[in-house]
Amino acid sequence: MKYKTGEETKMKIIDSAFQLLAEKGYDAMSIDDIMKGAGKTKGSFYVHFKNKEDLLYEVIQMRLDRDLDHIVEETFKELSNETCNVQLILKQLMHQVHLGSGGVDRELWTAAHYQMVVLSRKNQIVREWMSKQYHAWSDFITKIITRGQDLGQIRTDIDILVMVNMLISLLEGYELRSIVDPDIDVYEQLKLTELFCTNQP
Amino acid sequence: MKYKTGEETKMKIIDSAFQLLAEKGYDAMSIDDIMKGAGKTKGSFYVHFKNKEDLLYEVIQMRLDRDLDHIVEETFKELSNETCNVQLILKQLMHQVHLGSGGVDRELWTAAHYQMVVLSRKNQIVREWMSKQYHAWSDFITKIITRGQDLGQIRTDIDILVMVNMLISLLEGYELRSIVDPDIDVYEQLKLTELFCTNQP
Amino acid sequence: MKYKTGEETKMKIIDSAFQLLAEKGYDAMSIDDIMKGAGKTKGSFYVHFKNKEDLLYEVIQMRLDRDLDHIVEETFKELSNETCNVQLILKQLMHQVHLGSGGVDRELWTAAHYQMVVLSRKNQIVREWMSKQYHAWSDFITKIITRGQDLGQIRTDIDILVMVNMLISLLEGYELRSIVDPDIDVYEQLKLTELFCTNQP
Amino acid sequence: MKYKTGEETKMKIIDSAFQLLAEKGYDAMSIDDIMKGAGKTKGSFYVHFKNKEDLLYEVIQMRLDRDLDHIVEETFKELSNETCNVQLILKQLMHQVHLGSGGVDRELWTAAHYQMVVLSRKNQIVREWMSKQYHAWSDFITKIITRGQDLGQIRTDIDILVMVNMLISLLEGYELRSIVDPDIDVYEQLKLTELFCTNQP
DNA sequence: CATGAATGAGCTTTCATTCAT
DNA sequence: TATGAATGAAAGCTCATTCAT
Repeated sequence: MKYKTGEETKMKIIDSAFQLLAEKGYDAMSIDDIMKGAGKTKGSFYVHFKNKEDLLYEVIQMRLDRDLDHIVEETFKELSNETCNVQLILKQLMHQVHLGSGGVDRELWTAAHYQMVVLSRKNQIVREWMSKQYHAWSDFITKIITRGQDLGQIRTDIDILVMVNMLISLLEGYELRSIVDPDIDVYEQLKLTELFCTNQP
Repeated sequence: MKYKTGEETKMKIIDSAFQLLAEKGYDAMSIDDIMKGAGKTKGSFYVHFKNKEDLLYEVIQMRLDRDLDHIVEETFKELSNETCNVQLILKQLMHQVHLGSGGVDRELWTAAHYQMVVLSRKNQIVREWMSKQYHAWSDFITKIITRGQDLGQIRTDIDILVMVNMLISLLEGYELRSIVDPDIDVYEQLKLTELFCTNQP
Repeated sequence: MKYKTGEETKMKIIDSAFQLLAEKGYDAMSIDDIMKGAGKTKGSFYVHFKNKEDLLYEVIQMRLDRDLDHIVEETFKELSNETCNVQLILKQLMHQVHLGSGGVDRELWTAAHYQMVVLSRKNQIVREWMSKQYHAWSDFITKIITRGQDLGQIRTDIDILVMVNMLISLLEGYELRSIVDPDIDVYEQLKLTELFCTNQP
Repeated sequence: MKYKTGEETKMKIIDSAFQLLAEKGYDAMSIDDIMKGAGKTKGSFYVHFKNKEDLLYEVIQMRLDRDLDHIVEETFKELSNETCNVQLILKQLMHQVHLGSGGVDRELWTAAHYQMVVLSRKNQIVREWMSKQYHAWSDFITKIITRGQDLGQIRTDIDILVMVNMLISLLEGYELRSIVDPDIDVYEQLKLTELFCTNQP
């Protein structure tokens, strides 16, 4: 069909752009490429987006924002339980993040994420978005850790901010590594986290 | 004299390219830009390099290769000492890496490193170089850990490969984070490492 | 009602196009711009006009044609009077032209007029239209001057065609000048005309 | 030859642009067109000019600036003569202007001039340049008129500024007219000027 | 009548690369 | 070695025009 609804085409463009962003990076992906991926011609790109930068922000919004809201809500339900196992919750959470959200291919997501890191050097909006993401994650994990400490399940001899930063950086470090070195077993690695954070008998 | 004439220009080009690579990325840096930074004109670029890709590989070789040879040698000397403190050696090593090698500005180096990560998705040579780097590091740190375990200073209840991967990933995760969030205190974070790896009384 | 529905939109488009034509010129005004000014969307432009050129001709017809017919008729009535003051009629006429016809903002009209001059270089239809305009004006003013000479009010020692051309060119020259240099006092300038054309005692 | 001196190519580009500017106007002339006229390919345009606007300003400088300096100097020499004929000087001057300066084809120059008038609506730099041009002309002609009045050759009953404006506007009006209506005899028209300005016996 | 998605040609500009000097 | 003019391909973007709805 020649004339679809605008929203459908827009989504196809965003999907195609996300793919190419992960594969080649923002500068290297051309609008021609993107539109070829979306099955439309170049000219029609500008029906849906003001310009290439505009598209980037929409891709971030639609495909890269780890939509915390849902995870947060679910996790807090579990945490409110008097007999919850904070260790287990944390472990599941890390795995869930590692696996990717919303059915998006994890490897693609990771690659796109690191494209954002390098883009953040040139682009303030991207930088601010990333910073916001980090803080949201920090806040969220801080709450979990605190709950675990209250229940006597997480060690209290380490500064909580340092511990949270470590968890996030470790996860990111593993994912980064896995771009170059796909053999690394992130699941195995994540077991360590448990060991370090919990109260040892 | 540091550079021979002729070779001097080549070095200036590599320096300028390294700077721009870190700031803007491979695709976004133009040969015009690079040569402006080197104080020469565009045309003379091709006297020194076959093409832009060729330059990339020279930059990698000259400015990004953490030249392990020297560090390795020095460290092994220390390790051979019967009363060496493996914890301390490891700590110094991590800090040294974090501070940057050869007087290069650390932030620049880190940024360039992550540009390599994203480039490795498109470019097999870069990918292979990075893989080689990781393995050299792994091997090196494995040896240190093993020595520490022999001396009873490092815990032995964790798989050694897992521990090494953790150390590397953690360091990378911190550096990655510091691109977006320069406030993070990597020195403080690295203290944790010590805590986790050593034999607790 | 001023416009019938449907015809109303067409008029709005013509108004918007006239405005933009004066401000930016034919090439620089886009159909998108025009329709934004008319409060409708791009697609509906082609309901009312065959293409952009077609619109131009309608703008010329509706907004740029100094509709002489009415002026001519009125003026001839005055001229037929045995005791008419030809000087005064001429003066009023020049002022009327300068002020603009049909309540259109004079400055806009002038700007649009000079857009037509440059367009006439490329477009034969515009060129012919302008030529026709000039000749209609020439004929009209010739008749007035002749009547003035008959009444002994206008000097007869100058070739009548030369005098008419002078009057028209002077008026145009002033208006042209006022585009760049809005400070010029066209009213004051026009007084000269009177001085030159009348029989001095 | 493939590799000329830069200045030669630059001049060819300016010449080609001037031609096209007069024929089609700034917006309608493409860099492809210009370079075809200059006998070079599009890409090389940017070796010589920063962008299209930059070229416009160079064209103005090189081809449109009526280089007054020389004319002014020559005229002042004549005016200093005690027995000079100011009428004649003025007449010669007007003809010289009308014929064009520096061997440039007059019709082209005139067309380009009116392109500048319409451009001045959008572009402040052009507007300022035109304004400066007008004032330089005004000053110059004022001086001539004053000298003529001192010698009793030019009438003194008209405000001098008004008279100067009239002379300039009249000349411009004639040239403008001649774009649309090439039959007009500007030389004949200019005789009028003499009649109006001189002291009648 | 009006909408807005789609198109393709064409625009300005950038850039890696070549080459005569 | 170094220069900078020249090239051609490709980039982002605009726009007149068409057409299904």
